[in-house]
Amino acid sequence: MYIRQQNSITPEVVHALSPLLDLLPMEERRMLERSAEVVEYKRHEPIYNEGESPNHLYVVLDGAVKVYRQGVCGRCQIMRMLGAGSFFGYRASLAHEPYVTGATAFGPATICCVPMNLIHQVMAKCPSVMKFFVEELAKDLGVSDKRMVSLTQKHVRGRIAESLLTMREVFGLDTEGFIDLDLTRQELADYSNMTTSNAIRTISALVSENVISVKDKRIKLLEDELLLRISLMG
Amino acid sequence: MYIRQQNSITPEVVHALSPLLDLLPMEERRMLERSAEVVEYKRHEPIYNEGESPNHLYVVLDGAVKVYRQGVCGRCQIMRMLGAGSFFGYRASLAHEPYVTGATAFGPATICCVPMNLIHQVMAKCPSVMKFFVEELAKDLGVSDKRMVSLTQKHVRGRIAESLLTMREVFGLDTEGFIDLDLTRQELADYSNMTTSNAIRTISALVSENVISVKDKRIKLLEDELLLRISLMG
DNA sequence: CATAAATTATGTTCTTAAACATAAATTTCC
DNA sequence: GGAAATTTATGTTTAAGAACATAATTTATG
Repeated sequence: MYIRQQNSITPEVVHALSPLLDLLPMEERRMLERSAEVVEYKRHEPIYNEGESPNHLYVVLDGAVKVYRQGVCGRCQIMRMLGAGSFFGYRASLAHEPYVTGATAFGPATICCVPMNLIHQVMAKCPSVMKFFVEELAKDLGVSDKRMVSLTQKHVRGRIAESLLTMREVFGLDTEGFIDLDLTRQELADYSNMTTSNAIRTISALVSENVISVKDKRIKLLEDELLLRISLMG
Repeated sequence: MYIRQQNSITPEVVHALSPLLDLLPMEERRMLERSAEVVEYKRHEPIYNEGESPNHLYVVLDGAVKVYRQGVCGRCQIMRMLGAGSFFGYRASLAHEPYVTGATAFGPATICCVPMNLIHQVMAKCPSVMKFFVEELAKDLGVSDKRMVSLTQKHVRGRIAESLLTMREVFGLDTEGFIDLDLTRQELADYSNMTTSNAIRTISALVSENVISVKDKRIKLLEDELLLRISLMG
């Protein structure tokens, strides 16, 4: 973790924060811009940990982030994957409770941090900011409800298919048409609630069936509708 | 479903709505009280359905409510159980999307309904009301994150134990010390992500081990710490 | 009240996915 | 550069829980 010392507020930062900044009157806007920090995280570096007390709102500027929870016997469940532009880490603070999840950089990532006490402050002043968080939380809860049923009811194949479609949605494609994210089979397993072997096997099978293709740590989706069908069937 | 025609706003209604009403200036308070309706639902009667567009905020006045989602092949997953005083049905409206869940009365239930457009209106006027929903949503999302891992990682026994402890938390005890809720094994199964047979078998086992006892459709928890240990172990 | 439907109970079989094992290939890092 | 660790790959065994079957009991309903 390396905190950029100066010139934190580049145009990119302003752009990433714009969903919030655009809602603020000039004074608050300046305040928020001044206290925003940009931090570089290395691959697998934790951003915050389960049980800690939440002090920051985070925004992904570049790279990818996973939010996960340690379950039975330390088994990791990746709850969400976040790409550039995503806000995270604020829920626990808004609920006035410690983090129930941890967050880690997938690969090298650039993250913008804003102190939560400042967020609480501007929320109190600007109803539109509060509304922003109401909508974020309400949407996330809907996604969570759907995901709960997917993870508990779908079979391994269906869960992998759903994960792949979600990942493409979140991270988009690179220049060669692969999902723009490097992840290991283990991480795919942790996201899809299965063992690493099952993730490996299922990916291998889908490759040999020409439903997807793999190159290095990247995956390309070849048969969209088929994947969707696999995902829906369970 | 029977809408109480007059004298809707009894002291009980005011009390149930007080977490909201107490945040309002007199004018808005009167407005909300005037448009609140009290509805009686019969056992298993739907309150709202998956896919519908959300128009009301609901508050449980008396009885119990289940919020569920149809999954693969129509299999039902009960997402939440709600007792007296709980607010529900507002999330989808706040996210500007159709319901992803449905809600049904467990037994005969008295529910207070408030039009969501009115809620949006008072939210715009009273930041404290918005804050109320921010906190509700943020807490629910934390609960949801924890539950996700429980449902996916714990074994049948652990899931039943957790369900029982949660149900006691939510519904409390009747005069004889039983959890104050009548539910079928099927509903317990739908809540705990398992087949009905497995719920029946597990409950039978726990009864014969004197960890719980059963009378009619009610359950009493006899060995708290043991249940907690079973729940945590998975 | 009587019949139908739902619920509880329990036994048996079968399938999915976990657990375990081993090895090759790749990556990390001193 | 080379040892250690991680990741990918694949085969085998095992166990948890679903699926199926049957029946007794309770509850709902015309």
